[in-house]
Amino acid sequence: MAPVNTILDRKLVFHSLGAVSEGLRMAEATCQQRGLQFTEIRRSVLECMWQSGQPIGAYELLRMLGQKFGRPLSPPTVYRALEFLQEQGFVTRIETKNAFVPCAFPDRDHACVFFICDQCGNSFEVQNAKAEALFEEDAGNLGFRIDKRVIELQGACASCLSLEATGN
Amino acid sequence: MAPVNTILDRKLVFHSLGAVSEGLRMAEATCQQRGLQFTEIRRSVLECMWQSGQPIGAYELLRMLGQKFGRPLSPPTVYRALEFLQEQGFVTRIETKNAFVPCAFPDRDHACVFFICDQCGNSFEVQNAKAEALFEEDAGNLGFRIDKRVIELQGACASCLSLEATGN
DNA sequence: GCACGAAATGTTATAACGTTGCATATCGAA
DNA sequence: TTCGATATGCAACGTTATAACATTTCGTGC
Ligand SMILES: [Zn+2]
Ligand SMILES: [Zn+2]
Ligand SMILES: [Zn+2]
Ligand SMILES: [Zn+2]
Repeated sequence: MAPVNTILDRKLVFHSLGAVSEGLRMAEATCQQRGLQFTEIRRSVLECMWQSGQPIGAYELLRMLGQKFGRPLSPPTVYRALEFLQEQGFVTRIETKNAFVPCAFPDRDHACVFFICDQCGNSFEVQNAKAEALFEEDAGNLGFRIDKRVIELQGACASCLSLEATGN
Repeated sequence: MAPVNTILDRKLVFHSLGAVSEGLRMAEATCQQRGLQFTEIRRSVLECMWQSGQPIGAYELLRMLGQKFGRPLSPPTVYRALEFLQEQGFVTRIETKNAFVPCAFPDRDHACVFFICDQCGNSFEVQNAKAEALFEEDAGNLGFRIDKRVIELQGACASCLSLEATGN
């Protein structure tokens, strides 16, 4: 029990290619379960984001989808898909980059905590239940009701740091 | 000692009018100490922000300063002032609002933690050293070096909640 | 005071991001 | 198949932020 909780509380997920089909399947199943349409566009947007492995902007998605569909799409199309995916918890907006990433734990209610590398652009999602509790405590002292939490930690990732140390 | 640390770690500051002149004086003194120019524009931008009491956008600042100076200013003017004020730690950008607020603790190295009310727009800054330590621990596990921390908690503030409960 | 480099600001244009409003098409259930 | 609800197409516009280059102001040494 203890190790399980530890893993869940402090899980670490790389947005890697291996997770693409898994992420899509999960989203599709959830939509079916909720009676919502997992349309071609919505699927494609989510797929691009899983494949990318880093936060990706709306207009870059627009270009990628234009390629994929063989015709130009317009901004509202992408923004509407992103809105849907965010509402369903499949996608989180990265405020510091005006960009979007798939959520690594769409099945759990949590504060997404992102580590974002300024050099390679990769992002890593973590959960930290203890930190959530601390903020909830602050909120209690303020009489504040928290609806949404944005936690984005920027800096340099392990691989960029090691490159920096060795290769210069 | 213990109570003092407690206060500093979990201090709560309302961006109230009372702090305007204090905030400006402190910024001016710090600039002098660092051999930097606290120019009319920089001062005016910071003053508007302290007076506002809530996150304020660059283009709204632009309009306010246009009024104040009796001539239209251009975006780069305001953005350059904001950049300077951020570099000096006097101002923090609120990523979720594309807006800016004065930092409540410009003299301390810390992660600014903001509670932002969606209804009245007011923001409250807090420090939470324990949460900072937890994220640092996560970073250690990832081999990640944190350079910048963005923590923004959105929801409803105490006064808005009480209004909601009573007056409807 | 004057010369000079550094810092700050002025100015114009444009990039990047996001939304509104309305028309059309598609879906899902009666 | 009809009909309301949902999703998409499309054009225009609004907001936020930056690039590039000219000009002014500041601070220092002469
Ligand atoms: Zn998440
Ligand atoms: Zn990296
Ligand atoms: Zn602060
Ligand atoms: Zn409020």
